Amino acid sequence: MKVTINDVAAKAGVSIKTVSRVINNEPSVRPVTRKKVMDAVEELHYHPNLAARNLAGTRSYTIAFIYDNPNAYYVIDMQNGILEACKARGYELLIHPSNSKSPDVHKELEDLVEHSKVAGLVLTPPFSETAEVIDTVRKLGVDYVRIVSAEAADKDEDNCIQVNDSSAAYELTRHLLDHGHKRIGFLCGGEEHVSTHGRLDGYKRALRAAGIAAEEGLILKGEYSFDSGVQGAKTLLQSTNPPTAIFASNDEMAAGALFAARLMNIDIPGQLSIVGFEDSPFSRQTWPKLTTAHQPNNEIAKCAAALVLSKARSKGASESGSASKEAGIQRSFTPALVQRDSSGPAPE
Amino acid sequence: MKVTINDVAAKAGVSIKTVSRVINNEPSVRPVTRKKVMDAVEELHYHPNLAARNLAGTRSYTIAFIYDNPNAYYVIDMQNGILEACKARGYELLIHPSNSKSPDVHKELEDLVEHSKVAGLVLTPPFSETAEVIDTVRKLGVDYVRIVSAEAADKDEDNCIQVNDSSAAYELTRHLLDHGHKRIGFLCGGEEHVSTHGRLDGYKRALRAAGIAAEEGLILKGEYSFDSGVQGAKTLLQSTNPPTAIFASNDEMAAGALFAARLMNIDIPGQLSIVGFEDSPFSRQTWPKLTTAHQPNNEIAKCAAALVLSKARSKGASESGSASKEAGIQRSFTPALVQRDSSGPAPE
DNA sequence: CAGGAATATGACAACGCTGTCATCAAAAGG
DNA sequence: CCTTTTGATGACAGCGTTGTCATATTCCTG
Repeated sequence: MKVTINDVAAKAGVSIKTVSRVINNEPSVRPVTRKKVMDAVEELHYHPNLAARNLAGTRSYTIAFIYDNPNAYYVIDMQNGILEACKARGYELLIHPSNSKSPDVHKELEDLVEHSKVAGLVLTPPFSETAEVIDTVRKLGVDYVRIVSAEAADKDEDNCIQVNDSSAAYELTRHLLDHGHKRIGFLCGGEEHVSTHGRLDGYKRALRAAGIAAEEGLILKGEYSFDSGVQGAKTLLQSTNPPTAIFASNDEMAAGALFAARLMNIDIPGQLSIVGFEDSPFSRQTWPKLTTAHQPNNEIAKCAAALVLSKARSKGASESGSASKEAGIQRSFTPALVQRDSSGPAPE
Repeated sequence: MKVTINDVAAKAGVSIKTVSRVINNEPSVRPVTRKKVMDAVEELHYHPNLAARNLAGTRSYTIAFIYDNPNAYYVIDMQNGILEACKARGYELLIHPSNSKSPDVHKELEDLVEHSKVAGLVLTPPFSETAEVIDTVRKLGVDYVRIVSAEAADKDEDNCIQVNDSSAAYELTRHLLDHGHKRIGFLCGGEEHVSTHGRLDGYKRALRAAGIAAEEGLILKGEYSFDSGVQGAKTLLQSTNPPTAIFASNDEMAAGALFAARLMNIDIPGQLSIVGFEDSPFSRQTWPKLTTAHQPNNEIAKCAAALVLSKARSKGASESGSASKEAGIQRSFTPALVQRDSSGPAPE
């Protein structure tokens, strides 16, 4: 019923060791032999048994996905991307939700690596941006990839998949400027997120490039939540000289801003333009639908996973040179403008 | 470094087989011996190696979570609940997102069971409510638990965790009736979901119990989406004799309804009450916040997982009697009313 | 208190794979 | 053409558990 390496070996007329060599891409196998084995594998629909591999080998066929994020859409997208990458390479995924503020994180990570014997870690914010966490991971000597805002990659590019918040925010701001907006309000996300700073930076740069001075009164602190968006927009719109456009740091805040504007009977986008960030399903659940920047979380995660896996595999195998610069894996992403209905020309 | 069963055996002064017996709760171990072993396990912080167990034993220590649901919050909640249950019992979780409409589901399930050797399946809607899928699963002879609307459990209660949509909807409707509403609109979710029918049923029963005839014109077909909520509410509110309250079949629709009402300058809850269903984060991202029914997805999932695990374990072990009626696992849940700000007394 | 039935425990062979090391064949060198 | 080197292949021993079956111990019963 269940086909094992023995069956393949028998069918191919070689020893099980040779089959093992072939499926692990080890050198020293003649092309003819390799072909014979591959054919047998194909015919029998052979899949190596993960448990046996984990047990026998020194390397592991499991990676872990660590997250602590209230945004379920984000997590699911990431997870699916990682899952795809794992499936494609015959790896297993260990899902590990955790609390980044808990003092146990370090012990948890240690357990994960020592006891569960994982080959690599995919870290998302806030873990990926927490120096202590990264330190712990490094000390453990396990492969890892951090998904981070480009600003946070400092000196660790080899282990990072970067999201260029600043550039995307620049583009989004340009979009508003191009539509004639001169006074653009900016609602910041939480201070603790690196992305918050990147997005603000992009906004400021775009303004500067357009020869417009950033006005402190138009930049409001906040956090990545609906309520924060509502409050921020209210403050902005009730000021003596309100902006004609609002850049909310994520879609959820933008939805809040939209809501606040509606309450004040302000027409969107007629009297006020609003843009969000991320292109979460959220941005399609508002009315009008949000103009935003599309962050391809699924793709990002897929690359992150592919990267850890390539690290793990190169280490396990022939230690052949600089596999760290694995080709074909995109390392940097810039969310692109998605123009929908919440933004338009400045009034008058 | 890594502590194995041998270390425990040595420390306890018994054979590894005896240690195995203890950790697997097998009979025929003297209490004294059992204690000795337990102590050693404790002291050494021994955890059995999953890979070895999977390889050696006939039973498996992995269960799978199958889902196909656009609602990320739902999935994450479920997943976390299952994960907790697994961790508590030393099981592993295989995450399997899938497309319920794809013709490959059956093959996928087969693969999962045959090749990945999973011990059990946790099925959520729509899988849990699709006769063909359940058939396939049954034929495969693998343990499973379906999370379903109570109406869909027919004759399979042993393998179901039921969510009592009808009762919850009844309560929600009662809430509106108690506030003096006599004309209550109802926005249905998608026909294909069993929950849609349960919720409608609860609504109708409550009306009947209050001696109010259900008016066909107040019941609108739709689907579980924001847009559908917007459309439904518009239709209802623009009719010649609009209702004073709207029961939306889930929070997303309720958010849409809220939005539509706002557009029409209708005060919530002053002129119109709106209730949702599920208590997703969504219901707190609207303004005013939604009155809804709290569906404890995390808890539900935890119970579902606990149930499959108890099935799998009883089967593997001494086959001792009716473990199917495992005690202590809640089998039925009725979402409870959560009163927030979108509902109030009927106008006048 | 012998004799047999339970009960408790251990020795040892799997499980399916990888790692190590030995062997064998082909290519290279003199 | 023989020796050396290198490449290709296989035999075999684990990895940490569980399952099977044999053995040792305890408990009854007459």
